[in-house]
Parts: sequence; C-alpha cells; structure tokens
Amino acid sequence: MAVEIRPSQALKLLHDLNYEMVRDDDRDLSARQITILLTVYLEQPPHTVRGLAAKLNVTKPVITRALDTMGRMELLQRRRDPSDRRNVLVQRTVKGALYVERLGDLMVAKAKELPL
Amino acid sequence: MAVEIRPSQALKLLHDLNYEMVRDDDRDLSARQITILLTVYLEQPPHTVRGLAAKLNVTKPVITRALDTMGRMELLQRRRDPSDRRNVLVQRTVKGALYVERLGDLMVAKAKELPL
DNA sequence: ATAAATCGTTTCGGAGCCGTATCATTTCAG
DNA sequence: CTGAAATGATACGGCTCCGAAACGATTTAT
Repeated sequence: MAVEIRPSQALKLLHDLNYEMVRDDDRDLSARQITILLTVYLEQPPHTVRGLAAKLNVTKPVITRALDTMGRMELLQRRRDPSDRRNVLVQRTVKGALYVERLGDLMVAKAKELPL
Repeated sequence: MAVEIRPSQALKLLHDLNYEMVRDDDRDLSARQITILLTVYLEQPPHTVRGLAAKLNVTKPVITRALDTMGRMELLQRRRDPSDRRNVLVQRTVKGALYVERLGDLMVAKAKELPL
C-alpha cells in the first residue's frame, strides 16, 4: 500500500496531467500509444510486436502503426532480432527516455500540488 | 503537499491506468476528450464551448465535435443558455458521473497496489 | 432599424487510426 | 530440400478527427 490518494485527488491529478499534455503538445499520444511507450520503458525487454499486441489485447497492425508513428517521433526504435530475424525488437531511445522522464516528473509535481 | 509519489511510481500508475482503459474499452477517449470531461465534472459551471476551447487551447470545432461524440456516449449533454441563447452550456449526465466515478476509483485502486 | 459583434455549428480537404485479409521473409519440421 | 508455421509489414475500405473558413442564429451597439 504505497500511495494513498482519494478519488477526488486522483481525478484532479488525471485532469491536470491530461490538461498539460493537451495544452503543451500539438499532437497528443493516444491511450494505446502511451501504454505501448510505458510498457517498453517500464517492463523487462525484449519487447516484440507480437508480444506487445498480445499484452495490450490489440492486433499486430496496431503495434506496427504505433511503432511507425512513435518511431517518426523518435520515442521508440525498431531493431531486428539477430538470433531470429523474423522478430522485431522494440527498444528505447534517448529522446523517448527524456519524454518518459519528463512525464513522470510532471506527474509527481502535479501530485504535490493537490489539495488535501 | 497532499500526495507523495515517486517518479517510478507515477509512471507505473500511469501505465496501469492506461493499460486498463485500453484493455477494457474498445473505444478509448483521447487526451482531449478526457480533459474536457474532467473539466466539466471537476470545475465550477457554467461551461461553454468557447470557454472550454480557450481553456484547453484548442479551436471551437474541436469542442463541438467532442460534445457530439461524448453526447452520443451520454457522458455529457448540451443545454441552450436561456439568458443568452447564443451560448451552449455543457452539463453533466448520470452516465458521465458514473464513468468519472469509476475512473477515480480505478486510479485509487491502482495507486494502492503500487510497490514501495 | 440596421450594422457589427458574438457564439456555436457545419463544410471542406487532408491526415491518422481501425480491423480484416493478405503478403514477404525467415525459421522449422519432415 | 521442400512445405508448413511464425512474424511483422502492407493494402484496403471505413471511420474519426483535424484546422481553416464560411454559415446561421442571436445579441449588442449605433
């Protein structure tokens, strides 16, 4: 039981966070894209297209397209698996790491500002 | 300083929350839609199209379309302002209140499960 | 009364994402 | 060595959303 938070605080935190993301960025990531990004950055590699699709309960093209988009944004990158060249390994990037770090810091800051 | 949370916890919370929303719902709300919804439910009325557009730094048609979509979902409803019939007042619905409540509870539950 | 301003909606062409089905490449089994 | 299986990418038609511009309805100012 690490983090104690009340529903009204949780909702305000969620609001403030989304608000910042909508206001700052022109293009905001979808819930699916954020989930993919955070999965790659928080969970143990390796991450494959098939594995991510199964984990998120979506079809493979969804992952492929998300990798196209987030690859263009340089938040994630593809790497062919050398040991089985059918696989594509999804890996972090410097830019993506900075983005995720900024997101975590923003959330911490917003949580600190919450009223009792 | 109400809620203390570390960046790694914040990111995991964000991940888990988005993960649930992606897995459960077929159609997930965009960041913009969530922000509009929570603004209406958390901040003081009245909420107008123009006011919401200015607050979120988006164009008016974005709000109109979001109201179309979330109106079809019965999460929000439009009401003509009787005192100035040019205005549209954005109001809560029973279904929307339940949705928001469920969202807050889900976030509280996920926060509770976070590792130290 | 008429013109200007305000407000929300609609239209338009363009872009992104969806799921299904299919494809090329690579690996594995017989 | 050849055919089946596995993996990720692509083609397709459909749907939603986007910003800019134009529009109708209403209110306010002259």
